Amino acid sequence: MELYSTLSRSVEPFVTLNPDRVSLFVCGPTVYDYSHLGHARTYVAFDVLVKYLRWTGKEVFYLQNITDVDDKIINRAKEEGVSQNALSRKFENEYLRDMQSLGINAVSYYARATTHIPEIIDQVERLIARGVAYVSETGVYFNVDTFERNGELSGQDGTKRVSRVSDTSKNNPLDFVLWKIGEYGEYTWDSPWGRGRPGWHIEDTAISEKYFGQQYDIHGGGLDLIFPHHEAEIAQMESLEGKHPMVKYWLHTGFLTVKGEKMSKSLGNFITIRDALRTWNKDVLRYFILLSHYRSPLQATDEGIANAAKALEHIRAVAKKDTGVNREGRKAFTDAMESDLNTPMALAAIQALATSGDIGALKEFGEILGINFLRETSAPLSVLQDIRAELRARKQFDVADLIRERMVAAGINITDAPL
RNA sequence: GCCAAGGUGGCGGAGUGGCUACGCGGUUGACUGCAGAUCAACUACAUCCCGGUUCGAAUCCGGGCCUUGGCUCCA
Repeated sequence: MELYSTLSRSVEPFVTLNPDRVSLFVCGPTVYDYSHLGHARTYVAFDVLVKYLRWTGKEVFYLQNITDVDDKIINRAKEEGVSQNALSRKFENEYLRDMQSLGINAVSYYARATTHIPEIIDQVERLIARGVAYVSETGVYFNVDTFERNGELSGQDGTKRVSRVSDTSKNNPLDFVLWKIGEYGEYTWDSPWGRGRPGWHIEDTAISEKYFGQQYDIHGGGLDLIFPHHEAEIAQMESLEGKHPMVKYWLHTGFLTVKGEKMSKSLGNFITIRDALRTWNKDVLRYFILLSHYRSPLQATDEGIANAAKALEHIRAVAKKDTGVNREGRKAFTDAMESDLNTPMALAAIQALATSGDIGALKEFGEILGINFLRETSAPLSVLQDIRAELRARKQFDVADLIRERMVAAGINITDAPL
């Protein structure tokens, strides 16, 4: 398989540290609000990647963190007059529910920041001992000047960057916080530097180091996390013992946009996953998402999703009688997946597989993509179908049409073949 | 200002040198108890602009224009 890595800015053969095992870390959400389609896009992409890798026989440990200690959580909890714990547990559950309803179930383990405080403190201590972090009145900071590869991932030259954060307690405005000293309500812990709470970037490296060690295969997340978040992760992890690279394959998903703008909570132009699911089902949403490459920007429009829904319906309508294995079609599918997870091309192969009637492939590949390409036929449904076929054969069209009317009214799509 | 991604037919969206996917839409026909679906064929003046390399470029190189994003929290 070949994957594009942001680190090398090129497509590279995917070679794992262990031949049959893949370690993958994806940045999870900060749980202070409902998740939107932008999140869905990212997590569907990694869900498909992992399912595909597993299908090829790899054992994948897919780790995802949950950021449950953060300014936004503190503020939101205060606004709503609830505890930080209650708020973050609520939206964590809502997030997991949304993921489930989108068929995203490949994650091996979800790790919360707040349950890894000892690991975080330990890592900060080691960074201080290495001489790459320092303690000031307001907290512990990472000294970016000690890390020569700073800016490697984002391609930005640190010296030209203008920080918009003015903080006199930092040596260099680009230094980032590892531990914030202060009282932050219930989510405040004792530490060697005083009571406080962890910075954002350290939680990910503490968690990933615990489960994977200092080097692992893939790190994923949205394009918006490259700077500063992923840069900071690299600086922290690689400063521990100098192991490089922390991760060779950095996979970043493109933005979901609305009218040309990035969908985000701060812009207020977001559609929550649950709202989207009121109009469209998960198969349609996944099909829509996978219709464009994971790194490309994806424009969210009703027309676009409706288009995807029609295309999916077409596949289901065509895929009826099983005519056996379509070798070229199957190869086209795997070739596409091998090529940096080219799902648009893979879906083109699915079209061909449907037309040629390779039901087995549709079922198998449908599981990788998390999309049901076959019409559901439950037992009662097929009994009704049989009865209608019989009625039509006897030319009792009034009764047959009545059944059809009722079925359509109940939301069951039904079409007749010519007699 | 710096950095990044991107500009492909009516629309969505693939494609890193020649033969240009796939889908939606549109047209025509076939089939059809009706509705729908399906099948076949066609459609589509498409590759942001200007140079260059090449026998040949959407694809490589140079310049420009435009869009979006990052440089503050963000999937």
